[in-house]
Amino acid sequence: MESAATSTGRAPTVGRGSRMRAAVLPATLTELATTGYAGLTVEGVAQRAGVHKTTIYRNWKDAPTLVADALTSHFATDIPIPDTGTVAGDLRALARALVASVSTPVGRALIITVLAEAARLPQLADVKRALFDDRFRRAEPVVTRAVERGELPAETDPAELLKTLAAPIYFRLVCTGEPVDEGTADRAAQVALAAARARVLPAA
Amino acid sequence: MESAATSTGRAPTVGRGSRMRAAVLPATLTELATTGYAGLTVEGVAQRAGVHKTTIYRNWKDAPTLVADALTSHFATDIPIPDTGTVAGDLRALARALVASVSTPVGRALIITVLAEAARLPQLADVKRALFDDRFRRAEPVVTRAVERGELPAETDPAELLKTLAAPIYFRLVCTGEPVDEGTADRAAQVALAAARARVLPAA
DNA sequence: CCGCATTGCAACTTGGAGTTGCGATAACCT
DNA sequence: AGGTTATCGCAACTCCAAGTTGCAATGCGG
Repeated sequence: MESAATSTGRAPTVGRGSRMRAAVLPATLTELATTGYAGLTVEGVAQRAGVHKTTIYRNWKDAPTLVADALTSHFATDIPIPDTGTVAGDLRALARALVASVSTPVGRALIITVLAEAARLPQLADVKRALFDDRFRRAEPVVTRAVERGELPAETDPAELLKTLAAPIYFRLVCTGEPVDEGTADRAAQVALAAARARVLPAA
Repeated sequence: MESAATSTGRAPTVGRGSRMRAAVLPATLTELATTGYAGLTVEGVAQRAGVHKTTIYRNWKDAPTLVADALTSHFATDIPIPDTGTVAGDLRALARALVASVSTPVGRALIITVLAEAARLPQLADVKRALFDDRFRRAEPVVTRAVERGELPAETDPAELLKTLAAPIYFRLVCTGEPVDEGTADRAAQVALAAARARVLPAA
């Protein structure tokens, strides 16, 4: 029993199941981006994927698990970590990459789905946590390098600086709903840099 | 024909309907704060309010409209606008008041509900927009006074500064899920102030 | 090319949303 | 106070999507 891996199990890379996944997960993302999570239907995903509803329920515990799996596969390719030689350049590149990832209609819809539904779907809360944890962990060298170069105060808290960088972008995305563009990114970078230099982002 | 006001109509302040509203709206907020929007049931709200399900459907178009109405009534008492004499003091007071409003379990649950469900419920999107528009509009004098006193550069954009102030708080609330306390508020105030003084928050 | 796991399919249960008709009742007006 | 009218309680109903189950068909791996 329990022959197939549901949700958390690693995906098979060969055989019939892999083709099934290769059809269902993109179909799920497309449905998410078009109808939104509210309008998403397992039936609809199945039809778009050219697969039967039952097959989906046999491979994923339920709809939230399916959506979490699809989103995880989408966020697998994360934003690149820059190394331009200066903090200003690195922070600007980071912010611009973040903005770019939420500037396409699909990318924007998917991140908003994660943030919105994480409040009630534990599976998406896990996706969200993994997403931010991973990004902050990977981006940390940008700050430590800057400190080593003497561009930033030694007591600067990397995580705090990165949060200050990301916060305005997500704030516009989630709270005010304003358009997010490169100007937003560049301003966020300048604000974060000014804050760090003013020594208001010290490690605890 | 259309005798009663549904949803957007102003609430009657006397008669049977007012007692009904006075029972249903708080019951809705309680249900929201305990079971969350996902687990919220019109049936459940009706029972908690000691009212019949049909009555709710006769007074509100549907569940989202009911929730929007309840949330609007909750956010009616907004955060106070300080006037301490200095920008530093005003910004700190603003940030602390904002933090306080999301520090109670109920307040936190309700604002998260608004932000999360606004992505798919137009009624809550309206609540969200009204909430932020109103707050930024009311808080603007804090910045204009600071500019008049010469504490901030004349080209400082009030809205931009206030967004910079609020962003880190909402970012923690929505994205990282970290606890939000007075330290968060004070740091947000310092960051916003440093940014304004570094002249990176100019009006367009 | 054969056995077994996986898929397709249809029919089913469950549960909440929202609706309707009717009898009961409380509010308002004279 | 008394009659009119709007509102509420109640029960029964439709609708729709979630998730389940038994069985037949089919494609994959050895």
